[in-house]
Amino acid sequence: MSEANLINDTDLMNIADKDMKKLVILTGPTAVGKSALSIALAKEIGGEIISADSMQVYRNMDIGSAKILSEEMDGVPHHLIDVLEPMEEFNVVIFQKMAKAAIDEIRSRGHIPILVGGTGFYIQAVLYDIDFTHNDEDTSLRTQLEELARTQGNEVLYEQLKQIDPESCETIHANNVKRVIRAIEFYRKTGKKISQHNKEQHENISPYHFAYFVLNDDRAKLYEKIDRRVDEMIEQGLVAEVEKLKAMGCTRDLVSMQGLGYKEILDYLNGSCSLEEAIYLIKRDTRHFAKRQLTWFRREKDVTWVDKQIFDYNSQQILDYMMEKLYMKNII
RNA sequence: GGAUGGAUUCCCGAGUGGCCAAAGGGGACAGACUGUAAAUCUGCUGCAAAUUGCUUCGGUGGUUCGAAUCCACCUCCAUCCA
Repeated sequence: MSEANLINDTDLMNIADKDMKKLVILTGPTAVGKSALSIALAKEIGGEIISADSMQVYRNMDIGSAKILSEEMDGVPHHLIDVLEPMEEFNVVIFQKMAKAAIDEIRSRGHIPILVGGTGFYIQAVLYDIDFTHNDEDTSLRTQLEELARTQGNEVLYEQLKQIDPESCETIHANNVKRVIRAIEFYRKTGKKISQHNKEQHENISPYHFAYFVLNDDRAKLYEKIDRRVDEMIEQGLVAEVEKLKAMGCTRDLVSMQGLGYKEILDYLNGSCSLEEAIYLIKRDTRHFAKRQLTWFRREKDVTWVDKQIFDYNSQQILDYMMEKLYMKNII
C-alpha cells in the first residue's frame, strides 16, 4: 500500500522533465470543427500540428476523410497527413512511432506540438506512451484463429482464451472476435496475459506536461452537421475519389478502405447497394462513430471539455478560454 | 357512391381470444476498448412506489371470466369499380 506513495528516481526525473515536454491535445467528435480551431490555436501559441487521424494519413483520400486543405493550413506546419499510400498498413503502433518522432522534431524547433484529431486510442497511445513493442509483424496466427472462429464458432475460440487468461474473459465479450484473437495472440507471443499487460499500462503516468481539450457541441446540432457534411462530400465528388482508388487497386480489406465513406461507396461501386443506401449508411455510421468518440473521451482522465454551445459558438471566446487554461497549466 | 385491403409501442414490421408491454429489424440512448480503433463488440428502449402494479395496439361501443386479436358503427389511408 505505502509503496504507491514512494517517489523513486525515475519519477523525479519525469517530474523534472515535464516542464520541457509540453503537449497540447485538441480532439472531439467528427465534424465538430477541430481543424479550424486548431489553426487559430497553433498560430496563437506558436505550435505545429500533428494529425491524430487514422484516415488523413493516406494520400488520395481527401474528400472522404475531410482532410484539411493546404490553403486552410494558413502556414501552420502539419505532420502525419498524406504520408502513406492507401495500400499501406497503418495502426496504433505505427502512429505512435511517427507521432513521437514528430513531437521530437517540433520540440527541437522550439515549437509546441499540438495533437489534433478524433482517434482517441491513438491519442492515448502517445499521451501515456503505451508499450506496444511486445510482438512482431507476423500475422499468421491471427489468420489461423480467425479461421477457427469462422468454422467452429466464437465460443470455441473464447474457450481457448478462458484457458489461458480468464481475467480477460471478464471484460472481453465472446462475440468480440477481434479482441479475443488479440488476447490469445498476445499470450502466445509473449507468454504474458494481456489482462496483466493492460493493467500495468493503465497505470502509466504521462511523460508529457499536457492539456487535453475535447471540443463538443449539442448532440442534435452535431448530427445535423454530420448529415450535411456527408451531402457536401458527395457534391465534392466522393464517388469519383473512391472510383479512382478502386482503379488503383484498393479493395475493402485494406485498412484505408475501412474508413467511413470509403467502404460504403466501394460497396455501391461494386453493385451491392444503391447510392442512396450508401449515403444513408455513411450518415448513420458517422453519427454512431461520433457517439463512440464521445464515450471514449468521457472516460479519459484529465480532460478539459470545451462546449461550443456554452461559448455561444464564438470562436474567439473559445480560443480565449483555451489560452487561459494553457496559461494556468503553465504550458504557455 | 360501391368493392377490397389496411391502421400495432420513435420508425418499419410480426402477432388473429389467455403463455402479449407485444417477435424481429432500424433509429435513439448508454457502455467496453492498451497492434485492424472511421475498426470491433455489448447493453438498453411504455410508465411507476418495479420479481409487482398501471396505461398502450386508429376512435367509440359491444361479445367474453379474459380482446391487439371477435362483432357493430365511425375516422383516416391504399388500390380497384363507377
